[in-house]
Amino acid sequence: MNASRTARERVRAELIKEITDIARRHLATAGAPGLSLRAVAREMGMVSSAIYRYFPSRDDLLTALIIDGYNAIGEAVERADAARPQDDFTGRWLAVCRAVREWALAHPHEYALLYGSPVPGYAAPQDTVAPAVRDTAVYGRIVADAHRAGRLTPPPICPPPPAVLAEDAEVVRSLMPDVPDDVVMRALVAWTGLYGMVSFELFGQFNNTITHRAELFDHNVTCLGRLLGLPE
Amino acid sequence: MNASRTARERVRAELIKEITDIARRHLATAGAPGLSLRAVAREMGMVSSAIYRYFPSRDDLLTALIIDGYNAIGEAVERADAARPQDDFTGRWLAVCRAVREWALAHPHEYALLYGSPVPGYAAPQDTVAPAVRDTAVYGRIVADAHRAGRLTPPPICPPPPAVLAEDAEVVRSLMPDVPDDVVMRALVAWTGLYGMVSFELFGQFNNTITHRAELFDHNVTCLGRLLGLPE
DNA sequence: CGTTCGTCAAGAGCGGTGCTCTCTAATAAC
DNA sequence: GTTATTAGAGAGCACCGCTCTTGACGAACG
Repeated sequence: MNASRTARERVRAELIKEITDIARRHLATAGAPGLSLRAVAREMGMVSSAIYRYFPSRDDLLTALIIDGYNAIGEAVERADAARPQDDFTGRWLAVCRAVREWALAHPHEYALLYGSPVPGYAAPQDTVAPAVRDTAVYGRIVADAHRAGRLTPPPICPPPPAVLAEDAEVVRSLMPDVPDDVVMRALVAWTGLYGMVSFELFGQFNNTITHRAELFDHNVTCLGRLLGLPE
Repeated sequence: MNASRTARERVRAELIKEITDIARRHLATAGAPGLSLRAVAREMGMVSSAIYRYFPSRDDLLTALIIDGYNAIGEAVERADAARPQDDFTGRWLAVCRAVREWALAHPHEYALLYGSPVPGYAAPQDTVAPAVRDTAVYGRIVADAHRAGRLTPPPICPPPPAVLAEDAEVVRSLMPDVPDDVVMRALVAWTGLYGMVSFELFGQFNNTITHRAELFDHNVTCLGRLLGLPE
């Protein structure tokens, strides 16, 4: 039977979940560099070497946390988007931007793990790329929906993108079908600007300078939305 | 005499410089987490404990590297700005943006130390704040110069900033005198957008997506310059 | 000139890390 | 019931930041 076989696999799956939960808690307090397999093992009442039955290396544990993190922020963004009427494109954009910022403020070390400096020896395996674009796909849908509805009126202030960028635009267009190259490029400006702002706030570049950070954030992503051509 | 006294201090200063040089080289290859006092000492032919005569802790060595890094990127930006005619505001903006990107690509780990995830236990001491704004001050001068020359025509697409942001604008205005609040806010959008783009490229968010990164960068910072109101 | 005092390198050592290896005990498969 | 697989335990390796003590050197002072 596979019922007995799954008996052992079930406890194994439970242990893996317990390990990642403890690791995530340690990550939240000590940050990624302070995450220690030995400390996790200690808290589980295990000896350190036993952990390696479940995660062959510290990097594998980090990978699990990274995938969970991308899914968590992706889900937060999806929820924020779904809570708005589909044709309120400006409201959806503002809502998903706020969702990113609020998730990042609530999970600063996890955000740093996803969008901060990469761990030098660490190479993200292929399993991380699918969850990594969950949030980005939401922006793409907003832009594509607005464009399809004819509500996207990008102000004529940007030069036309150079021809060589057409290939890159083609790749990005898989997330926002039928959107012209110029708008794809503007979407990239808005996308990088959004995360640039969150990272600056979280990584300390606003210290001693910006005090009303929520208001600045709202205002700036609104500007970026206008640059993108969102109405209102 | 203080000539003999400085004799000892001179060898001390030389050793400090040699330590930071080796440390910077290690940083460039292994990254900040891989920087080890013992490895630096080993390369100097010292025993590890001797290093602590010059840097009381690893964090102090990191602080020295951070200050050097801010000065290096600040100097690169200043040089790029000075190489352009003072009234070529758009050219100056593009030049300093490129200088930031090129410095970051040439010194990825140092850039990560300055603008990436903060080291969890580490609190930047006050000596780092003055060098940290060297590059930002250059952007401020460009915006202020363009505004004073009457060459700044921000497109009317952004809403007026909320009143509460006036205090923050006042602080930022020390870097760009006489510039109105609305333009200060646009400058913040451009500033965060610039570093957001560099960070995304360096930290791997463009992997499997963007191939023509220099062209995308130029195009995007040009868009940000237009949003700011730069001419052409 | 000789002594004293501050500075420096060296060594040993503490507690911590990731990771590997071997050994034993429990458990599933046949 | 025997065999094969798996989980945990323990010891150990090489590394880390950091501390403390010891001995040597050199500069300043009486």
